Amino acid sequence: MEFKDKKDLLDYARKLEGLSISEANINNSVSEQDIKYGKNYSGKGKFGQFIEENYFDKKNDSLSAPDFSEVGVELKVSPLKYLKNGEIRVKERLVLNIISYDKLLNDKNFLDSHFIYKNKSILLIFYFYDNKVPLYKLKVNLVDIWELLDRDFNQIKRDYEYIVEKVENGLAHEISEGDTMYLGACTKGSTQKKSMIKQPNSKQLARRRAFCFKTSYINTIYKTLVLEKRNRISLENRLIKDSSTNFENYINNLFKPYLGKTVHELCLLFDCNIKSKSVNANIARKIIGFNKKNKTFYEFEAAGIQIKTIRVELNGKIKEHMSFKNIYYTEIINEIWEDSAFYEELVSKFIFVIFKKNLNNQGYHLDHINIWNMPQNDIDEAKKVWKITKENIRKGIFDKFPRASENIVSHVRPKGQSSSDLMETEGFGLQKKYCFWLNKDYIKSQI
DNA sequence: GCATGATCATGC
DNA sequence: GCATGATCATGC
Repeated sequence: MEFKDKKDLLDYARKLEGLSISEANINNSVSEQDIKYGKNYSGKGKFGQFIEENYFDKKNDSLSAPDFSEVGVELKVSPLKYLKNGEIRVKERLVLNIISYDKLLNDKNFLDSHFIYKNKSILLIFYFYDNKVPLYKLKVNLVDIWELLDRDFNQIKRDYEYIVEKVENGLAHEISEGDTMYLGACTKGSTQKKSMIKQPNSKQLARRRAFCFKTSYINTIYKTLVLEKRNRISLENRLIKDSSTNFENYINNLFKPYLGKTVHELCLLFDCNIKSKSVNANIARKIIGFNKKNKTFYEFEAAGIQIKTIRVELNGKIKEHMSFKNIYYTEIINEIWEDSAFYEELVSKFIFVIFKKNLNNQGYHLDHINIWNMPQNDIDEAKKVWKITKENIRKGIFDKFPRASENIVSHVRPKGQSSSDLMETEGFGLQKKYCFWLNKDYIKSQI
């Protein structure tokens, strides 16, 4: 398998997040049979080898080039464990390339070093360690690319130069992992005489060592990447950074191939039920690539991006108002506006997916998309509706919410599975479910 | 023909 | 089982 660029590699690798290899490989060339009964992997690096061969379809090698040499990325897997208190920690140091004491002395310039050539971009696959479970069932938790030169550059450089200096002074046998801060030189192999190797500038034999990220450092990396995942989110930033396109272009490009197609055609393409009330929404989600495995759903949710579909009639009017989440009666009464569920939804970025009535007046087609967020003035206007609604719920008035004719932006209307679909209240028993809506005339004025 | 109330398919 | 994203249905 060859990758176009780092993003291409990361996109593919990220499909592993939350899954095991056997779960992730379902649509791949590797069958579960192959995985289960194939070659036996052994030794410390077995999960890394296993993933490299069975997910990335690469032969294991010990070449000096990075594993994904076409994009200059090295693959590393890192086991995680649970602490008693339920927190997650990286289980052990991350071992990088082996140190050749002789070559190191010709490799003193950190930036030009073999170490940087090999490790400047590392595809990190964090998984939950469990020695009682076969490799194909181990769950991957987090996947990301760590750019060594963008992070902690100065400290890593100091650590590297410290190790070089020790070797230069003929003191390789005195090196200890504790000498350095982030980058360590950890031992490889036993202390037995036969596994000791020669060093330049000294007659003393020294233990074989490899560069590693010390356990504390790889733990910090893990924590950093978990936080970034939570903020990944900055889907927008990531897209700009990764593919030098902006969010709007990115989304537009996703939809471009389908513009002009009828709902009927799209249903066939995406295997959607045309009778479903949310058929247009279902199509839109599939165009964007949402499915059970694809984590873009996470990114959209975390970034607060909402996808809403709109049907436009031949006369340009919009068919229906736009609904939001159910109102939770026991919660809204204690909310303040800026922290309220409705406010949070309104300050989202919206992708409006606009379907237009076909010219023959039969059915709709996907016309265009529009990325929108609500102007502050209109958010202030919606606040009035929210405030009245909240007061009514507090007082127990459940049959007189703001109507579409009473506010230019928003109103409140029922939303349940039926009129006997009820929700609990604070002191007024069970009541019919309602939600906030944006008025269709208001939407029309915005697109 | 629109405002409002009622309800549906889907996915987790 | 139920929230969600939405459309359907009807009465004025």
